[in-house]
Amino acid sequence: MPEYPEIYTVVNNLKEKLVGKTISKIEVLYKNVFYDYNNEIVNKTIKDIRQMGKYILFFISDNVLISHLRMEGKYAVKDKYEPGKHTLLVMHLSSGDYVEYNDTRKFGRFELRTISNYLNTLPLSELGKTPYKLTGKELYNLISKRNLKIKQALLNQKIISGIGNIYADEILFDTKISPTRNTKDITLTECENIINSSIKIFDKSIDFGGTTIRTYSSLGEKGSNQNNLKVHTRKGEPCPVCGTIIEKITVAGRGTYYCRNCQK
DNA sequence: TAATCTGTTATGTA
DNA sequence: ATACATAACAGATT
Repeated sequence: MPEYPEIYTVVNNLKEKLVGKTISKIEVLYKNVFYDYNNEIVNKTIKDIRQMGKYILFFISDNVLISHLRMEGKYAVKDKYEPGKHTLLVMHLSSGDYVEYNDTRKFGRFELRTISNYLNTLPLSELGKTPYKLTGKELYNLISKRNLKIKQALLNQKIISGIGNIYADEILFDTKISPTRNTKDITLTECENIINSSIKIFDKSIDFGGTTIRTYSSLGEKGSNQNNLKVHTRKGEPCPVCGTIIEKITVAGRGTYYCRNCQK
């Protein structure tokens, strides 16, 4: 599911429901989902929930519980205890409700850090800035001497965080850049355009509750930004700008949609 | 039915 | 430094 707009939506929803509540018990139903689990965060209060790139951070007492949804992770907050087939973890709250972490593909992960070390240990220590914080000039400096395809650079969370396969395609279409262009050939102006487009596209998606292509939902609420996508998932359809048929190719091992006429 | 695809990331090899 | 394959896994699609 999750790129920046989807995580933003999930964090907002979780915040409303969970901040101020106390965790009374944590059940790890699938061991690998939370490899370094210990009871440090039991009987502690959730002080805040924040986002860093595609990560969700629960601030619990002096600890930071880091959650990544990977492909299909989903949260549900329920007033009944009813874990399902794909429930990998359940947080029991002293208020009487239950936070389920559901993930059919079991790719999502939880990691526990402390307030004092979470920013200087993996996975957050190497995380790049989001488009909201990164300037075009900074992006240019990060990529212009490297030998990468531009799409690959946008998917690299160490360079810029929050962009995944859907939005990479949309941003490159909006900036008229071919996904296979080498980063050495991307100009400063194009970097500035990439940042501006990223913000514009993220903001719009957030307004629509995120993009639901397969299974994404935020606490059960699906988004509708898929209706705003210009090229991603639109193979065989006419380009909304020039009418050329949208093509699907593989770049960096990922399905990539683009208009060969508009994007150079 | 079987092969192939999927919104992510980490890891190992060349 | 980068490319490429693979692994983690389940279900939908072809």
